[in-house]
Amino acid sequence: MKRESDHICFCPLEGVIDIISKKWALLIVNALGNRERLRFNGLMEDLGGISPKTLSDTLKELQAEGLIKRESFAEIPPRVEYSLTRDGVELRKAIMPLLKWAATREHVNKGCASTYRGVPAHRIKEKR
Amino acid sequence: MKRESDHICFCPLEGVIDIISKKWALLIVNALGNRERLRFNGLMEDLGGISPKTLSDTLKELQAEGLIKRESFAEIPPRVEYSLTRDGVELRKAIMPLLKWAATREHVNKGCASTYRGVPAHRIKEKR
DNA sequence: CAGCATCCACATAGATACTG
DNA sequence: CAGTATCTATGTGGATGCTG
Repeated sequence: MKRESDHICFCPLEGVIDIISKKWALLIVNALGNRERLRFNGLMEDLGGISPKTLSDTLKELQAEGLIKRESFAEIPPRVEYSLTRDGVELRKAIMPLLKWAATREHVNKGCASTYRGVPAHRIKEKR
Repeated sequence: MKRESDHICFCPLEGVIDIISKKWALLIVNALGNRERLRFNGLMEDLGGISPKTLSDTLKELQAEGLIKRESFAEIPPRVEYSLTRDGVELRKAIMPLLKWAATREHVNKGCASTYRGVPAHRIKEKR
């Protein structure tokens, strides 16, 4: 008994998967969503444990997708700032329900220490 | 200026990514959401081009995650039916906003022929 | 029919070292 | 500071053939 509301075209899913399947992509989008703008090393710290190569690669893809904006300042030392585009902000909103769903599942609280309470959409990183 | 509503713990993101990053996982969840229950080969057709190995692997993972249910009937020829669990249905709902977001992006209509209009949450597969 | 076994190809991501 | 260059490890998925 399906209704119109269920009739969503999943064609775009292919493209979406290309983006979200990248392990760090959503984390980056989120980090930028929290901080408004971040520099390369700022992202490195925020994400905890990402390699510069992976970060660089992912940033380029997100740029190509039009989800983040890169602003480079001709200074010494060089400064580059990343921020979400309007589309990026929309994506971040779109994944919230997914997050909430994930948060209702059992294996959630484990590992998410109270230390991190109040840290907006953080991510713990014990794995180092 | 962040408000409480933005303070979502992204810890679970790690787990979520493990699920959704699997290229076929969301497609399977969706297919089962559309059809209620499907058999192995039914899924093969619906998904268009997935290999039995990959389907088998993914189904097992989704089972392990408690997102789909597997029912085997001792008949000849053997019959096995897959369907979404409650959690699976919730996941499907949770990704809808993501889908809608994807659907608003430019490169959407391209490839999504009118032939498929009315096919609930389908996916085209030219690539064969 | 519903898979499993095997082998293979490719994409992603980490470590490390180095550069404009 | 903000990356790039390599090299490697792992995972994810496809092809093919076989089985209960």
